Amino acid sequence: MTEASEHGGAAPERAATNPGRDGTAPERATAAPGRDGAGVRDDGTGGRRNGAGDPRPGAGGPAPRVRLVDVAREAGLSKTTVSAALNGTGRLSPEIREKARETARRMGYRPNATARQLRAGRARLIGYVVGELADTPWTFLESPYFARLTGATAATALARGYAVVLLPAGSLQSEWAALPLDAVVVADPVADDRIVEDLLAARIPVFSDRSVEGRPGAHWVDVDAADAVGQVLDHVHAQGARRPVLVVPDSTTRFHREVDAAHGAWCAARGLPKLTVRAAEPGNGPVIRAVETALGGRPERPDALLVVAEASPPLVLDAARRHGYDVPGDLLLVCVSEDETAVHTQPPVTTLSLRPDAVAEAGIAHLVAVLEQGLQETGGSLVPVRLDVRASSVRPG
Amino acid sequence: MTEASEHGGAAPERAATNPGRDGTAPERATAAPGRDGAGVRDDGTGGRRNGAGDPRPGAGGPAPRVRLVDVAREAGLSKTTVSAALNGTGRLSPEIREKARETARRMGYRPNATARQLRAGRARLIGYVVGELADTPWTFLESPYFARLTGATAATALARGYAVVLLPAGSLQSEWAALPLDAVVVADPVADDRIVEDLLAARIPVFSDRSVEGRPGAHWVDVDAADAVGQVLDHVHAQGARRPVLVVPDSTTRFHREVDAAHGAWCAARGLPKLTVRAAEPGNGPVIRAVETALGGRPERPDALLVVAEASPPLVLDAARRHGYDVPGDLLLVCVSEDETAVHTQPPVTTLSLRPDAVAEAGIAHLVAVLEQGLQETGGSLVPVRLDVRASSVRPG
DNA sequence: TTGAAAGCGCTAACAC
DNA sequence: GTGTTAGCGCTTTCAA
Repeated sequence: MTEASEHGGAAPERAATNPGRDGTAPERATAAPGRDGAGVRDDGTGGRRNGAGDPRPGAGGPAPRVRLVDVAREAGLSKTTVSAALNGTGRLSPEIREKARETARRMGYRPNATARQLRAGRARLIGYVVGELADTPWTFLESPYFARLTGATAATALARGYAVVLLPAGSLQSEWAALPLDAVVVADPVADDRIVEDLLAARIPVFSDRSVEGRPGAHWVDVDAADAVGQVLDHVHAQGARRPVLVVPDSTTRFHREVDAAHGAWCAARGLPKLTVRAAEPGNGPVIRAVETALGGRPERPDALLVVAEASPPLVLDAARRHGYDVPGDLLLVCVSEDETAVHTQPPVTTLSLRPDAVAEAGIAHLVAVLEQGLQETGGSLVPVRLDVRASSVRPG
Repeated sequence: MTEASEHGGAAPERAATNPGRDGTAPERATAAPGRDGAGVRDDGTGGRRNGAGDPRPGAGGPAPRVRLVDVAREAGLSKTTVSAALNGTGRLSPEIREKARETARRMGYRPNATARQLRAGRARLIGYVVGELADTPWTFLESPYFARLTGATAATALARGYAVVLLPAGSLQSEWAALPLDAVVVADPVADDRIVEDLLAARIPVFSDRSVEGRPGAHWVDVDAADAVGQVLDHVHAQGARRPVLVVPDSTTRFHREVDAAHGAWCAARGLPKLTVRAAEPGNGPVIRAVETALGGRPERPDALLVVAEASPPLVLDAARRHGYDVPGDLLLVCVSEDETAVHTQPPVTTLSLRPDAVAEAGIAHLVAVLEQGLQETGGSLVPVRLDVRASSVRPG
């Protein structure tokens, strides 16, 4: 009965110091009804149903968790000593340290993460939101790009000691206010999404793409869209294409606006026609329809098709065939995609990877620097893309 | 100076009660150096760099967060009153309540989630692990089934007030021990994965598929594999198929073992040959190769192909065509898949959905019941599948 | 109706 | 080298 509930109830006027030596302390710590003294005590919410010394087999509910103080009592040591022993801090004799560890192991002690977090002032928790398609939340995971970005973000963060929680697109304060988030990653925010504003207003650091540039507290990593367009167009141009057509979703995403601008600049610089077909929205259906528009019914047929939208490479290839094209004989094909099926088609499809893994790594590295080194400037970085050339874009012969 | 640091330092022997009326309390609460009294105090880790009444503009680091006590002081009320006002608890006069709320709003107060969690004894945090493919963690998100399952789990949980954190497959205790997890969802655990044992040993409730059945603390929801096989085989049988061949990954997953058993039973009952081809592992490459094995070089060609493995429907369709089949003329095709591309092929591919959304909903509902109503029995439930019949499996004419 | 204080479980500063 | 205790920010009981 050295430690428990010495502060609890009984004599409010009693001196609060040196409780262990206070001979008048009521002797109820280990007696029934458990640690719950007769005096000042919470209801069950915050309190413990059952004292460690009072298993009370009949009483429902799971056995209470072993706390640091339980280990200390069992080992005949103080909380401090046990804490130091388990955390490897402080200067303790090896025997004491081993004894504390052994007792903890034997009792199945696991530190309370929440208490540690409160103590540390941080929860090492990062929110992760995809802002796109707020009306159909969660579908983003079905896009290979976002699937990889999500996985890479979680993996990289965890390697740095941060856990990632998934948040729904277009979520209100109420959704995440109850979470102790150290920061939030907002992938591909749409222009009118409130979430970035809400987070910044709540003083939560935001990591996103370049569209948040300039706002205090917002940091960014982005894909180099101009580099992407340049690499793709240069590649098919080198293969002899003179009428490349781009299929781009008609979205407000920053990336696609930059793609459009870079495309225009590239065509102007070479005196080639700027051929673009816009898909009404992302998704296989609209993009495939746009592909068919791009390939069919033109006086002059295109000689290269560049799909800058998530679409299934085999579906694009089939569409081209239905329109009478031989790939790569009549038509060079490049898809901006992370979709692994591109490798398995015949011919395999050339893809441009937006490097979600690299984006995630750069983003988390930046985030950790901000959170841990107190890095202030809201700078950002541009991640290069990678072109994986396969048979679909290499002119035969 | 009513509240702050009354316990701190000064006179250890002094009575701890009625501090507000203790005229001898040191007058330093609002004076420099902030709330940091001269007495007992932590270092910066747990402490606050800057007192609320001491902005100290030059001092680096972000402004300290507004705490409940800051609002209380500003409004001239007690912590209790402000807390009750903001939470809508207690019996307060409307004016006081409004005043507290107004002050909190004006000061930008946001409650500290970690402190609330500590108080509440739960963090409302659920871990989410996919056990499959421990050697290549995170790739699961690229499978449409797991992508949907993950999204649906996060969405359903959040609707119930729980957040979901992503955990890597095959993770050690060290990865999640620092997180205050109320429970963990383990999707598709492999037989030899340690994680379920570790979690149960740590007394964290586990929600998984039926393979955890019977272990105390483990709860399950599963797909009805027999129903799945029955629906698919009955369907193609009704369309006239007499030599259906199944492509199944050679995995240790419970689902696939059950599929195999149900397939055998179905064939035996009808006196039809049990034709199975095993893919060496999951993934488009191996599965497509297995499909080609199934379709090519047999004396008698199959008249239906049932792909019970995540594979891209357009790729499967292309493989059938390369082997000279007309779908659905010579070959009925059904894929077990959540892949949306099945709708966009020509002909569209019949799919069997394993209903990840329904699995997630059932799982989270069960989980919430266990966590909140203290439901004890480690029961489970079986989720039915859904066959979406499209042209690829309907015999023409 | 309002407020004081206990205490959730942990860490670390400080006293011994 | 070990122990005592304050306190992270919050909720809630109990007293006034």
